[in-house]
Amino acid sequence: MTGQVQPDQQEFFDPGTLVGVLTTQPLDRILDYKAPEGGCWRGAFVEVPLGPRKVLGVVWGAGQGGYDASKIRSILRVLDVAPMRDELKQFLQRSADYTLTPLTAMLRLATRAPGLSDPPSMQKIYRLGQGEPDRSTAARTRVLDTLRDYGGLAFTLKELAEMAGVSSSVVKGLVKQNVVLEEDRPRDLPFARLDPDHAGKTLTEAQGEAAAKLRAGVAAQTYGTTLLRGVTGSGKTEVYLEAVAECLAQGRQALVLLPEIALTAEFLTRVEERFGAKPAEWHSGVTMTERRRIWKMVGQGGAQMVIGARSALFLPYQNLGLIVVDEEHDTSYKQEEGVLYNARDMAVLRAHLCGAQVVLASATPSLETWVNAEAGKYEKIDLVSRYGPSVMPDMRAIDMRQEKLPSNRWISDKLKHEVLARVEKGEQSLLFINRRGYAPVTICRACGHQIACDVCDARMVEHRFLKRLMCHQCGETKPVPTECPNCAAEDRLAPVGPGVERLAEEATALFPDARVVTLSSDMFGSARALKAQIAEIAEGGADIIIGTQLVAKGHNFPLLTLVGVIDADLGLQGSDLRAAERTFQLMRQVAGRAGRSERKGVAFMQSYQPEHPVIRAILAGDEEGFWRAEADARRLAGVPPYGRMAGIVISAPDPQQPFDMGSEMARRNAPLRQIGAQVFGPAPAPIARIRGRHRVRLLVKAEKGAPLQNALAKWLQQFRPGNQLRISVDIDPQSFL
DNA sequence: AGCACGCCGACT
DNA sequence: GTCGGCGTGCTC
Repeated sequence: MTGQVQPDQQEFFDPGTLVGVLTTQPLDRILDYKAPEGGCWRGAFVEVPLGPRKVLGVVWGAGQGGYDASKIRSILRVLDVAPMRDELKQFLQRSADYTLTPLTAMLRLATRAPGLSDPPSMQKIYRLGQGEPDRSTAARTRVLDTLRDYGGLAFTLKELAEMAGVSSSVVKGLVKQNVVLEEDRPRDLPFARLDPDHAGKTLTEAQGEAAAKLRAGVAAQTYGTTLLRGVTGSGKTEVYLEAVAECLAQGRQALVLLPEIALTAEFLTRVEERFGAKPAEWHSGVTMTERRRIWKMVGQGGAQMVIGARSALFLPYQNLGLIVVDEEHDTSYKQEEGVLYNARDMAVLRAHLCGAQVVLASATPSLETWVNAEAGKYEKIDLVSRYGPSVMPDMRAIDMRQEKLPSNRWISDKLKHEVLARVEKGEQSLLFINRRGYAPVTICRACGHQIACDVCDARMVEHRFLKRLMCHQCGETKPVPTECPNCAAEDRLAPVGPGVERLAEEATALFPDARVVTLSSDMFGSARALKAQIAEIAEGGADIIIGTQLVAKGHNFPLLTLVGVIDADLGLQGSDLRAAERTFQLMRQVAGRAGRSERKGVAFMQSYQPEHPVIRAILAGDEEGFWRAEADARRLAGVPPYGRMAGIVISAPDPQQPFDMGSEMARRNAPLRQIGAQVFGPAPAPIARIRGRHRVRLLVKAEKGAPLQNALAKWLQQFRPGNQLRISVDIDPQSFL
């Protein structure tokens, strides 16, 4: 059907000629095979013999030769699916190079659908035939009437029997007499057509202007990226659905990426309202048969629009014209296991390669995106809310230097009183810690000075076993000083920044009559359990919520009127470099809520340096000011987006082995020094142990223009991990502590 | 990834 | 004497 149909620029290989095939097996090279009987096109999905097995592969190009000719086997067959287009081939190659991932692993990402090598699966369907049955019964009449009512449409046995209110044997009886016809139909059907003109929404003037700009970009059928900025309620979705409409009208495919599966259900209904049918839905919760259907239909143009999670980026689109990344700042776009990639960045790359438009939608863009927009690399559209300018919550700093807290407490008296006042009024408070980790940063409680590492600039954390301070970035240690190196106050140095559990303990002790609930995404086995808990809280099932994030994406907490940020300073000095960004985003989310409910929200930020420009910009609710201050801080530190970083995680079951390997790698760093990059570490990784494996991390920092991947590849080549040891590279790591 | 080959410990 | 542990190596 589609297997051999090729755009003319593709190369054809005659039977028996040598071709290079990329398989999904983790052999990091392209294997030579003989083209099958009937030949094959470049890009064809094929089944090849590998050892005793048959595996999936793609004809990547001409064979390289050089392999024992007598051992070269023949491609078994070309699969009956649309061949891989050059654009996807290049996308896989480029993203493999960028993320330093073996190409085979990228191919596996792009073929995550079962049964691709199976013959198209068929199902029996039943339609109206000729004539009348020998004997007419009430049941038989109902079947025939049903089929006539639907004018020639065909149904499965189950559907038809159910609709007619008969058993399946009645239908079978009619089939025997050819009154009803039984036919085979492929199980993988095209998706219902979406109509771009189905129900054009009436847009506000601002929305209309924004939509017109996006439509023009899509109509040009060239690459371009636009930051679409707009607060909750400004109608971003309506606007970018107009871009989708234009894309569909152009006969091209559209992809909308959403950060959370939980958001897809609501979004699906909006798409259906706008276009009259549902798009393809691709994420981990989708059944295997549906995955295969989507994969095949996307490739042959039977799916016009896909909504889904980041992996939908690797589907074999026939003609992709638009990628929307909704809530582009969301951290879940960064894949943190297996192939480590950032879907937002990869979306831009893929759009480049296929001449598509990208829309990055967010109320609170990531700093990377903001900087790109400021620099003119991205277009920028600011969508003002129809309800006027956004309302920030009332924000106040609590100067922790004045609070004189004992070293085992983190909730200041001021915050305590505010929380108590809410509890008495029956309102809710959220106590927020800006990270998941447990290691507390060591700080002087008199002057706010943070003990920094002597080797690099990062702050030091207390290591309980060693009774020393350790740099979380390079692993350097030193003893805990008794007096503050800055203000000479004695015995005021204390670890600051509790874990969630510790904070919950303190809250329970401080507010014995309140209901305290801890929300941390890694504490729940299933997303459903988490969702149920959130719903219960939203209805008033708790007074105080302890959390590491506002777990309430898209969720409304009408009773929540106070947010206490326990450690607003984190991230201001070489810790998690995106912590300030997340604090700011939290503030904006609280703002969205305050605007909607009648009760105005208040946020308190506990800070040891309330005069810091970033903290001041957050307090002032000054968005542009915040981004400028944050951008300045990053530029000064030479970190993303003004510098490049890579994390190298070395893991093994044995605790010492990764550390030794890390030290050796840090020592033999010539390829990195050549491009002016620095290596920090080894230090315990952000998650120091996973499934019994001890993890150690090196951080590599380079200048923005430096050829980081090249240097990393050269550097890593020197080391053979072997037996239990594994080395993984994370370009642009997102989690630091 | 799989699967075979191969070299050392506790069993009928 | 063998069955079987999983370290090492190969697949065009």
